[in-house]
Amino acid sequence: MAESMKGLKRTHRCGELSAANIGETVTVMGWVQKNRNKGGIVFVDLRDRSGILQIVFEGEEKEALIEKAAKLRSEFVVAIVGKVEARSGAVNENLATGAIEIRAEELRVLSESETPPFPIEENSKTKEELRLKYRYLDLRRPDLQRNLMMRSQVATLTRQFLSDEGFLEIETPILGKSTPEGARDYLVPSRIHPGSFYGLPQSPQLFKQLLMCSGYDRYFQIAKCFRDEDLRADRQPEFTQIDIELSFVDVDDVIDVNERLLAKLFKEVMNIEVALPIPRMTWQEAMDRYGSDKPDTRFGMELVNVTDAVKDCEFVVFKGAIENGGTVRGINAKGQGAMPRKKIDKLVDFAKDFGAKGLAYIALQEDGTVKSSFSKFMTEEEMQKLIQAMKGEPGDLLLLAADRNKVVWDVLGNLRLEIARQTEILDKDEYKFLWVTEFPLLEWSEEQNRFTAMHHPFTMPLEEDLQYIDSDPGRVRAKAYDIVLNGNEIGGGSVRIFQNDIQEKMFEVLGFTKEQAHDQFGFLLDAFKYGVPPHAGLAYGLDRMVMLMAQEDSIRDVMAFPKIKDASCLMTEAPSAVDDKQLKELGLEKYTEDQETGK
RNA sequence: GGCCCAGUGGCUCAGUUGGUUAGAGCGCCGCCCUGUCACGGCGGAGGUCGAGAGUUCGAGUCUCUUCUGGGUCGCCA
Repeated sequence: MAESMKGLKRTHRCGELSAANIGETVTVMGWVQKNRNKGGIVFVDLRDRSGILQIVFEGEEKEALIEKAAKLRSEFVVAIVGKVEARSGAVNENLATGAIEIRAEELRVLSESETPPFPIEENSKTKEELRLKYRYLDLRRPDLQRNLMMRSQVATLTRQFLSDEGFLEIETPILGKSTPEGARDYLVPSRIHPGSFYGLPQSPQLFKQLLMCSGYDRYFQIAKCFRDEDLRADRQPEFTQIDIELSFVDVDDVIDVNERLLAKLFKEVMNIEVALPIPRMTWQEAMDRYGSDKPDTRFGMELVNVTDAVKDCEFVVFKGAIENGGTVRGINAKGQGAMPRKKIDKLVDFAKDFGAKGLAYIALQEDGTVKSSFSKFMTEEEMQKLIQAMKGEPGDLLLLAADRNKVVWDVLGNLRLEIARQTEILDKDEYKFLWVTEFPLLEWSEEQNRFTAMHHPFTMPLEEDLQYIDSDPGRVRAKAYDIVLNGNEIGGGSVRIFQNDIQEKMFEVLGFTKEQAHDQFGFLLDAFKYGVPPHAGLAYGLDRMVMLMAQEDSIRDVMAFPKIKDASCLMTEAPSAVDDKQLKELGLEKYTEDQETGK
């Protein structure tokens, strides 16, 4: 039944036609969005990725054509030759092409379609499970098409900008060496070396540093990266980075070029002016003011350290926390003083998810009375002092956490966001950028009972902090920076260590023996013996950045073929078992036997 | 691994304190309609309520188990 398109050539996309084309004979091809058969006249909405265009089938001696058009069903692929006309009926204001229509002279059904399992329409209400199983249909929907077109535009502009700035696009291997530091690697068994594995890159980090050693002083790559960790709305096992590295630079140079890149992207893609320079904040300030290393600066509700105000009170929770070296801090949820007890209890539960043992609150009523979970442990003056410290006014809700700093920050930082979400004060059309700088170099891992690199082991310490690296490693700050947008980390990077002695010292602090360091990173350490330029870089999470630009809540909505929560693909059903022959070639048959017998 | 949410015709949902043949809108199929564009009119098909077990005279509705999908904590140098 399918007809050939022989002799036809598409002249326009549907959405490319306008009143300027009136009178032209055009050939359009696409999918049938809707067929409205009025009897003697048939209207067909034709869709392609540019939009929707109305085709009208009507006229003397066109009975056969009209009859053929009447048989069109949703998602049939058709070619239409016809003349562009101004609409003789009403203009459709809701349609970009609503002032015109094509009067069909020829119709070819290039392919028919079964009724799709869900409607192909914008703002789909269909469950994601079904949409992902039929992703090729889901991707026909205008919103996903817009997202992927935007993503393409971001990639193209990035290439243009960086190329103009003298960056070279260089690819690095996907099959690499597994490195146990950091995220879990995806492993690929080697057929030629049975029992050995490649690791898929978590990022091109080491390769781009080697490229600096090789003199390619400005590099970028739009690179696929892989992490075998659990998924989230904004995390996929394979994702894309815009990876950048520069030689002979320090922090300000990296920030400068990246600010201009961001400004260009947001101007050209969204017509948003990013005021430069983007504000900067040290990690310490971010934690103290927002309880987060990626603060959402679209709103205030900043943390207040009230340790001094409560240090003499008898409330054991506060007292105990302070005695154990912790602090008491709070946030003031303006105007939330009337929040019902049930809702406050929910916030307490929420706080407990982030490690709080509890959450103290003071609800200041409009009538001047005070409801508090702990007033009986405080004198009247102590209470007033605390309320003043937090600038509490009638109608406010004060929430307080007392614990180790790390817990207090985490709890209040997340509580602040939760209250912002609940009170709907976040504006999706507002874009607030922030550089967070001077991250700690190291982070104590309770689990591993050692320091681990906060960013990665190749991050340069601040010169003035190097003196503490042995005596007080936790105090050392790094030349590391993140670019934060509306509370999301969209990129991060650092100045790298380029001196072998500092790099060796870093491995030592991280608990690597010389042998381990050389076994895993020997090629880098060797390279550093042969003249290495000072270098620094940054990598963006492209998916996350486009997600924010497209104002989507999930990274899956800006990826063509995403995976679901358990890292599988509902459409292809990957991952899947492979046959014994393949396993045998890889020297893996024993492994599967053990699996089957549950050993 | 933990916690939370959801699972009823193709899609989106409703389904009262467990009670006779499980409803709606959209979609689909047929007929009619020459200006519709959320087209309209008439008629029709289609589900045993994710699966299993249990409680009960009786379960979509209660209990347990399990499967599927989503969110989140841990994890993500």
